[in-house]
Amino acid sequence: MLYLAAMSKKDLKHFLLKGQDTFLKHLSVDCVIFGFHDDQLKVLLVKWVEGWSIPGGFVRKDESINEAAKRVLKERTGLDRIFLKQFEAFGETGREKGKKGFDIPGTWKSWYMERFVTIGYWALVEFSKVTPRRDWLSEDCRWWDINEVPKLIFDHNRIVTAALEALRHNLIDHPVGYNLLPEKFTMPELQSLYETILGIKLDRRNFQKKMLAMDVLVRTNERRMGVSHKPPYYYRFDKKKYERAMKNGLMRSF
Amino acid sequence: MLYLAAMSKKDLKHFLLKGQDTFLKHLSVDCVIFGFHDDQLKVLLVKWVEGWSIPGGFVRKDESINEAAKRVLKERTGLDRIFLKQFEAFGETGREKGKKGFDIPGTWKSWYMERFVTIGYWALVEFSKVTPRRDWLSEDCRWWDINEVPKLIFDHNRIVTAALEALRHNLIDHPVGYNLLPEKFTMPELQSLYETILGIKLDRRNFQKKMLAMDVLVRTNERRMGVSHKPPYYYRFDKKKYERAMKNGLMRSF
DNA sequence: CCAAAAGTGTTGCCTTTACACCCATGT
DNA sequence: ACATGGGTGTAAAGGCAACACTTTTGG
Repeated sequence: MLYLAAMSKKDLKHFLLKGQDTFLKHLSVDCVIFGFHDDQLKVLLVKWVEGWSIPGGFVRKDESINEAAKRVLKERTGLDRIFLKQFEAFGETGREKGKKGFDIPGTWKSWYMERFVTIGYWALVEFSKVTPRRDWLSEDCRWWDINEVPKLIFDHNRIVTAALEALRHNLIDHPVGYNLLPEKFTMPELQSLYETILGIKLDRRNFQKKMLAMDVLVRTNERRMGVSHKPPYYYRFDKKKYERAMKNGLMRSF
Repeated sequence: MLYLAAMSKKDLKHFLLKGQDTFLKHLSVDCVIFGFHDDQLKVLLVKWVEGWSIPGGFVRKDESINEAAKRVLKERTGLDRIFLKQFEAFGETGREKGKKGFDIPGTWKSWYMERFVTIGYWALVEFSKVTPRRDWLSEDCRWWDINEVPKLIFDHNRIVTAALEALRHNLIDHPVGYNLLPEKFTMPELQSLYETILGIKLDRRNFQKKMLAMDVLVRTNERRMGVSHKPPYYYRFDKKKYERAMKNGLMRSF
């Protein structure tokens, strides 16, 4: 919700009073950023004085909403070219319950204090490549296990839930993993990712068959050694085939 | 895009100059309203001086975006309680190419002339229950065959395409028809609806089995008479079961 | 040699598809 | 009677789930 990254304190007042010259009023973007680590699905959250929230920002007058979302992601994760998908706009009237202003004279009727409709995005990022970035205004920025997300400000808990829902639905007919896993990964790792997102256990052997049938994976000759059992092969995604599958989906019955 | 229904000419200037006191700036809702008639999928379009568009409107400061969309639908179709679903927000910077102001002094820098992000909805309505309503500003309002939609203003052609896509996708795991067909309908009619939306032919017998397996239909004792062949039964939706199926979806593999 | 877990294959069920046969109506 | 299109059934095919067996490592 807040576009306040990399802003100096003296700029804040200007932002509150003049922000509507730069940004579209009443409109924000919020990103539910998913990562995968230690067999756990994670979301990146930011802490403000008011509490934890999902990272978000405002839409500049000269950028599209998608560009705004990309910018927010870049600011928070340092990552470019990540997988990003719009999933829902949230526009209830009372959605920002508890919103607080800043203790700066003349700013209590700032554009920032007005009602906002936010456009929700979910993003998939490679956990290890991200260094969560707080800024001077936010107190903290870190990963949270999806099952341990705290009470968030406004309607952000609902947004996270809806994003997870959207991600799961996407998973049904689109391959997932390109953006969540390192370049090389083993089949058990990929399976763990799927199980974590879907929240169910899958059969090891059938999973492998289904994945290979999707025709988006390439098996390398390398294997993960150092484990006291038969070493698994490393796989990587075939970018071309992966993207084709992402586009077309894997349409089912009818 | 335009919330100008039922507005008198002298109100127009006030709307252009003071509309931002009532509505959220930069934000609109647009509805792709689908109907079904003569074995054809139809969309409701509105004609302005600038050309044809999908019906839309602005968001009042005291209403949610969903309420705004419902209001627009009510204004255009007279219908309440219709099936309405948000599917995508459109926020490219140049999306309103060709937007024209009104020939009223002092209104050329109206809030209305600024950039808008629009939230797209699709709706299903029962064709026969709708009386398309034009107002004094719009020149016309009528149904168009989905395959014969003319060049629309702004990016509305893209919005229609995306809406159809969303409707088709929805069709895959949700029953459709409750809002598109009259209360009683025959199986061939329902099939025709599905074929029209999906744009493919389906096997008559397998379609019937699949539909009945969904467990949302009830067969009545009545049959459509007056045709020179075996008369088909009338069916109706079981509201409770239908809504359960809509909610849960008919989740598939994994 | 054993435990652990990965790779590969097979079986059977269940869903989907393709198609045949009969039925009821208007002309 | 016949043309037309609806209602019902059934057999083949294909996809998916359940499960067995083999393989390869570290200890």
